[in-house]
Amino acid sequence: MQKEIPLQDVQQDNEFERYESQFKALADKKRLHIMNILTQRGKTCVCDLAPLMGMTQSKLSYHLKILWDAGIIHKETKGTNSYYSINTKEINHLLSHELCCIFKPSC
Amino acid sequence: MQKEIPLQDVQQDNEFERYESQFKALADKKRLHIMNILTQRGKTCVCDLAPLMGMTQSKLSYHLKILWDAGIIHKETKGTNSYYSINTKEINHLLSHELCCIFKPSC
DNA sequence: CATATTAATCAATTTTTTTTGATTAAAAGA
DNA sequence: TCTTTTAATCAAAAAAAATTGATTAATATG
Repeated sequence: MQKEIPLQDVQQDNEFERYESQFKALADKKRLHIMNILTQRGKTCVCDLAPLMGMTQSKLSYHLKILWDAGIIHKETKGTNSYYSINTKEINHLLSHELCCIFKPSC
Repeated sequence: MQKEIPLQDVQQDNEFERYESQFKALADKKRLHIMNILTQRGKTCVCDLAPLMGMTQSKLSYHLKILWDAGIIHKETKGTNSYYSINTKEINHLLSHELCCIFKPSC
């Protein structure tokens, strides 16, 4: 027989899982640096980001995917280029106003 | 000869390192759960936390150390007991108001 | 159509983090 | 003093995340 798990606990578990993936995305110096560059430059092409970060394309794609999967950056593809930018709504929901100048545009 | 690194970059690097360790501390479902319990119960003894978390003492100590090293919880020892609580100041500095009900006391 | 450009993905390796069970240290109580 | 309680630490093993270089897929360009 299946053990009863209260609905509230399941919901909280899902909530924690989402925050876990978002904090995990931010829990890396390189990714914080990417966020900082996107904040300052706005929508930026991978091809421009790679030399700015001093990273190989493969490594950069890996880290961008983690940020994107967590929903804290946007992605837009035009031709063969991909452009990434901060998801301000999600960042506002997550981070304090004090962190705005590092991770949010327009402040 | 030593390569010149602009002071501003070094400062930003240190800042990123601090945020990295704080986000890393929050980037785990079990630790988010600990934070949530501390938020609801206030100052709590390890001996009470272990059964609430369903965790062995050793494992719990490991996770508490990560939160404490990141400066987001306080620690107080009385006799053989250790009590932990949320560092509200740091959490306020880090997280949005929306996250208050999960990770900040008194809301 | 053939070639070049851009970025995502893959598999193998390396590095980091987490878990586990045992040991240690400090304080409290008999 | 001897024993018990509590929590931190340690070393070994397991699990997860990051790095690397190569391959693939899609689009653009000559």
